[in-house]
Amino acid sequence: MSDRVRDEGNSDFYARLGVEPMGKEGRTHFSNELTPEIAGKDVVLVGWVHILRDKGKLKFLILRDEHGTAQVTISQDKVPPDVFTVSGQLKPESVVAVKGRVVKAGQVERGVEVVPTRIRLINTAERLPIDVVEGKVDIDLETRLNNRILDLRKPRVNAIFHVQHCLVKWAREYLVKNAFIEIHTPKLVAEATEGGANLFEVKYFERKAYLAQSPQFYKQLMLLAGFGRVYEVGPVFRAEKHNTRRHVNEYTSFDFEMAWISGVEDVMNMEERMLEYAFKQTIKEASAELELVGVKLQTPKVPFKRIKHAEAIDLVNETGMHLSYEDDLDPECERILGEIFPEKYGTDMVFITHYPLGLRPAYTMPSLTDEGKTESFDLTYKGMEITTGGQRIHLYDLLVERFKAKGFDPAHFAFYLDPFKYGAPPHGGLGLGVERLTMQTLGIENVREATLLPRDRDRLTP
RNA sequence: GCCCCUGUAGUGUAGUCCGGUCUAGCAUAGGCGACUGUCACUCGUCUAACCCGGGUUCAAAUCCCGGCGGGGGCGCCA
Repeated sequence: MSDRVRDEGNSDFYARLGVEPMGKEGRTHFSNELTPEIAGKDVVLVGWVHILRDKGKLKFLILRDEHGTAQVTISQDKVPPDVFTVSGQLKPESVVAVKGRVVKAGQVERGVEVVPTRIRLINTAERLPIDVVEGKVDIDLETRLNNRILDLRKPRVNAIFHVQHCLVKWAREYLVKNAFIEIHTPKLVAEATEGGANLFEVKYFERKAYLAQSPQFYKQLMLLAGFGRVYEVGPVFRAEKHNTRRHVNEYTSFDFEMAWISGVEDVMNMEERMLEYAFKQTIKEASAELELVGVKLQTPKVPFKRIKHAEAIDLVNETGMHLSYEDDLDPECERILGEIFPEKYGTDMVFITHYPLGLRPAYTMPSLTDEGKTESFDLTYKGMEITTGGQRIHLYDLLVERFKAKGFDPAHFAFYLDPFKYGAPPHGGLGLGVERLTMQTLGIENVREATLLPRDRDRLTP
């Protein structure tokens, strides 16, 4: 077919394929703009055939666009014959442009329906590999992800990413209002930043390079470069062969870093106020999407509860676990704490602070008040870690000492360490997992559902 | 790296333990037909599947062996 199209030029390929170009008669209204107030008006709707309830001489076409659905009612004795004919040929997910009059209709939820004077088929759709209409059969996540583009058309799935957009947008705006500037750091790097997570190796001409596991070093260096407050929202890569509902191999990290802080408390203050603002604005702006997903979102109260790592260990041990103060809080502990926090503190947003030195990266500021601990924190939300942050070491000698203590050769990190010789400001910051924030906010079970196009253990497409 | 589970129509499942009644059931999707107020429309009808290879057996979706595929968990982390 494509060869024929080429060979015969552009004269008439729309007609030959049985479709029409968009033309000049474009959309005048979105589905959600159809209200009883505009009854009597002529409109053009453009979108997909969501459902066609064909009752013979009477057909109900549910048209879906970016903002919802609207009913087009095609009654044989009220529409032109050609409109009636075309309507009978529509398939699920056909693309159509419907011109017609808005008519009040008490039977319809929206209060109005459209009586068409013209229906143009803009594009055809083959039999669907998965249903776009939800609620008929449960589809495995695997199958959904294999057909992710169609899957994302489902209003409920689409709404997840509208909410994500809002959360990020308003968090960003909060930072911008607080004198942060957005930076863009390299994703191709020469060395690991934290040792822990494995790196993806890539060919860099005649050398090896890696995909960045975090913008950590660069955002710190930008403070040393004289930008007082910076943030970046970008991809990070983890070459871990994990296969869990909380992990993917590429995710979006929302990072910020701020100079001239008195201590880690300044970073936590910034984050809690940023999230408070982002939640508040999202609840306002994405109310329709939140309702679609079925989530009644509350703005978390500031200040968030803070407890020390050692206290968290105590709380977990009270439930019968046997952890030492040097142990990390594994997913089971996080789950337990996720149940304890709401009962005990009436909140599901809790900072866990003062992690032991052994559990934190080399650049983390040791604590003066708590021997062997760090000026660091995690933010847990509904029993899952969504942020890691802390005060960073700005003193060159101490930084080198800590790198050595972690078993890193400072010579390999000269590009990072050397600038600290020349007057680095005290600073701190954090990294927030955008998809994890989304999944916890919306009560989603698997982070892949909160990831547009997930990259996991064996998924590289779509 | 370690551990557990699992492959049946486009999709989701029943059947597998205890081989025959499976000519493989159901739902949804799809084709065709009927229906002028549906709203996951309804009704009728048709199409469509046992991951691959080998073995055991009179007989294999079912048992055994090998291969391939899929899902989840742990460690690590956001």
